[in-house]
Amino acid sequence: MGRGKIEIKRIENATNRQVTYSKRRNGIFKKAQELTVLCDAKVSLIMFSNTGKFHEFISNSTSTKKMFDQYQKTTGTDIWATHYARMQESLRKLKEINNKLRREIRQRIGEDLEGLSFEEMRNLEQKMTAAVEVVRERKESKYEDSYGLVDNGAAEYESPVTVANGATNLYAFRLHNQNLHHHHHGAGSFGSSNNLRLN
Amino acid sequence: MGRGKIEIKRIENATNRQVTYSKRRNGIFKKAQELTVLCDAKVSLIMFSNTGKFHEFISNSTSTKKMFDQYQKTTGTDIWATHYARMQESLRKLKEINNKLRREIRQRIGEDLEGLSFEEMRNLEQKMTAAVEVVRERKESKYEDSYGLVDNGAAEYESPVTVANGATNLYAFRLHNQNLHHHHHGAGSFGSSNNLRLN
DNA sequence: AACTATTTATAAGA
DNA sequence: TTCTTATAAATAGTT
Repeated sequence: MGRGKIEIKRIENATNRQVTYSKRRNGIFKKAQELTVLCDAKVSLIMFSNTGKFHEFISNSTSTKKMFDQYQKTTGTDIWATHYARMQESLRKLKEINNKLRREIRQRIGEDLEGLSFEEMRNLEQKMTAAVEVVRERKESKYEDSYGLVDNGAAEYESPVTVANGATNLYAFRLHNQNLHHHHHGAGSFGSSNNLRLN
Repeated sequence: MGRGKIEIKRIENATNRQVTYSKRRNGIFKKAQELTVLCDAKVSLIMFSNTGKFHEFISNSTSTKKMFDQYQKTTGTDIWATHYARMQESLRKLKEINNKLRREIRQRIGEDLEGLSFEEMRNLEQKMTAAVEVVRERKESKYEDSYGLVDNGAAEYESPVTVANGATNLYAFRLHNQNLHHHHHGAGSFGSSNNLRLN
């Protein structure tokens, strides 16, 4: 549609190409605007010239972000949404575990005991008694190391592992978000018997 | 450009609107393709009809995701980037707190004591002893409640709060990501003296 | 979905 | 760039 018909192929003359780009860009933007109004449609039109210059058209009834959100929802294309959802899920899990850890600690300092039955309390007491014993003996051992006292009573004690076995519930958390930029994988486990994985 | 000139305003007749949408959509797609080839440009064209039907054109030299990335870089619009960064930061903090909580628990079951000095161990032992005492007395109280025994020895005990005061460090975490979709605000504090906020 | 009279877009030139 | 204008292309109304 001009003084002569042209073939649709790359315009080699750079000036010509630039002029045509400018003219046709205006043309297509006008078309987009008309389509928006005539048909009550939403149009997002983004373009970069071969020299990297940026231009866009967006229907005034929407925004580029909205269009992309809608695009993703419609096409199921996984550009950000899944990353986003995975992070949300990771956050949720971490918070949940965080809460459980806090509750465990609160119980071990004598708070938040209301929900426990007598049996559970007895159990908790036993675990705590065993643990305090471990700490006491480690402390004594440390004392000897620090102050040069030597074996004055052959203090035998259970290994921490023995005591810890079945003594408590700990929460290990492993992130499965392999597509996130950070790849922390939790802090590992504390020994298989205590490793209660939450998923 | 047709049998008659039309005004650029919403076409009220739904059938007509749909037909025009279809025709003009093809027209604009063709224009986009021509622009792509003639001018070596990159074009992303996304549209939704008023009935929600989706159509898109994308230059074959690129992809919708690339275009959006480039769009963001060019315009500086970082609608997602901020969310993304906030979530990363939230995740990082939660993991950090999670690790501290775990370490606190491990120490309270008699593990992970290597890094502690004698003084720290003595402190830990005292805290644990006090706590186990609280639990023991709460347990006794529970026993009386459960099995109907009445006050056989006027068991007096410190309130949990008294014992807990200064007994331990707990970690409270408050998310500041007000723009995230979920608005959990941590689990609150455990009383001001124990509430060690991490930021 | 085709047709076609008209309007619109634009290639080339200034 | 912007304007001009001959011509190609798009499309509104019709079938």
